[in-house]
Amino acid sequence: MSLEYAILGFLNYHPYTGYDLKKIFDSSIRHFWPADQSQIYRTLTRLTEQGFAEMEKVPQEDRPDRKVYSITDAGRAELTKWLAGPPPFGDPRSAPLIQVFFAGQLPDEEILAKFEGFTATMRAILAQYDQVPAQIGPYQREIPSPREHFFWMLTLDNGIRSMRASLEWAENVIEQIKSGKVPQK
Amino acid sequence: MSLEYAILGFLNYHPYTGYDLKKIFDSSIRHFWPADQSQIYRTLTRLTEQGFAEMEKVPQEDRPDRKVYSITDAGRAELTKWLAGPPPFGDPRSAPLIQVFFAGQLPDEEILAKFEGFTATMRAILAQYDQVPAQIGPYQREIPSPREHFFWMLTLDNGIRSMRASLEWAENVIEQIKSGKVPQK
DNA sequence: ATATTATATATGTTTAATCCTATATAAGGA
DNA sequence: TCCTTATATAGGATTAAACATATATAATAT
Repeated sequence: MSLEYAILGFLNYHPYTGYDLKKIFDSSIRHFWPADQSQIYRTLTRLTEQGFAEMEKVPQEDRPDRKVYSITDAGRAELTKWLAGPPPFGDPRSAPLIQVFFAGQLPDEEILAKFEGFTATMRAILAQYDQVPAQIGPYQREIPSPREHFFWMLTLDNGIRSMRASLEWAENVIEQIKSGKVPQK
Repeated sequence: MSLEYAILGFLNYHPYTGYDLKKIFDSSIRHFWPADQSQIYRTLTRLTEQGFAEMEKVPQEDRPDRKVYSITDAGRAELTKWLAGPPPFGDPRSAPLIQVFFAGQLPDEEILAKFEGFTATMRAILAQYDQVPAQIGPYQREIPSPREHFFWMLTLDNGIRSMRASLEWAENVIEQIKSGKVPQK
């Protein structure tokens, strides 16, 4: 399970609580691996049971005790094995492509509107991506080293390039529609 | 749920059995929406309960009776509403990008090997995509009209462009690694 | 004065997807 | 002869993810 490795990856920087991790996820890898709060807590429990993480209770007044998780040697070994291992390419499910596949069942004007909806959504996502570097600055509190920052930016670059490619595709489709290249039934 | 709409989309061409649909999925939309046999059968049952499909038993000797499903008017309305509706963009989970995000935790030689693994896998997928049109020919038995074929090819084009963009990204990363642009800790 | 946000964890439920096995027979290949 | 493939459907079990709610208090904003 990928979430396990993502959590181990962060714990390998520094010990964190589930609450910390949720915030870190939301400000970093959410774009390609969002995680639910409950899922993070349950995964931390599982990692501890498997011996890949250890938990230390830090008592607090007023609030629930913090449960700070650290990576173990076994956890580090497991993480390194996975990181160096084969690329975990899986099926990249895309619901929008289902709409495209069956779009011929719509009249031509609606098809055009559909693809214009695609481009609008994609441009909005690209605009968001463009703001990410400004939001996090050259360094971020939790991920401070230039080396880590470099790889973070690589994931962003991948997102931007993929989205641009899809946007160009959709724009090309729009041109084809407008120039009457869509076959009739 | 997207699978429901994919099945309705095919039933809107022609009535099919679950067995037919499994074969059709595997030869067409599997690249962006794979479906398990058991899932297809269960979804057909659900669509029938919801009134979006009807089932007709066709008795056979020697083999289990064929259960042929047809789309209903309500199903057609539901499908059209979804097709014309908002683009169902969701979170595009990518496990390989988790490896990239934490790749700084590996030594530089292993990082290079990792990205070379990425490009090899991507090139293999692209080689597969390139063969799809030859496999299915200009027309295919189940999806025979040029209009449907056109949109099928659009989904393929999207897959090829996205994969090429990611491949170019990975090649660019390899160059950066080789020219010593990866910051040290 | 009231409502929201931040801190912190826990658990119940549901959905979607995957994996696996079962049933039954015919035809074709090793 | 035996094994695999094709035809056809069914359902149990498990996992991953999403959704929802609960507990408890302090600080801040409206």
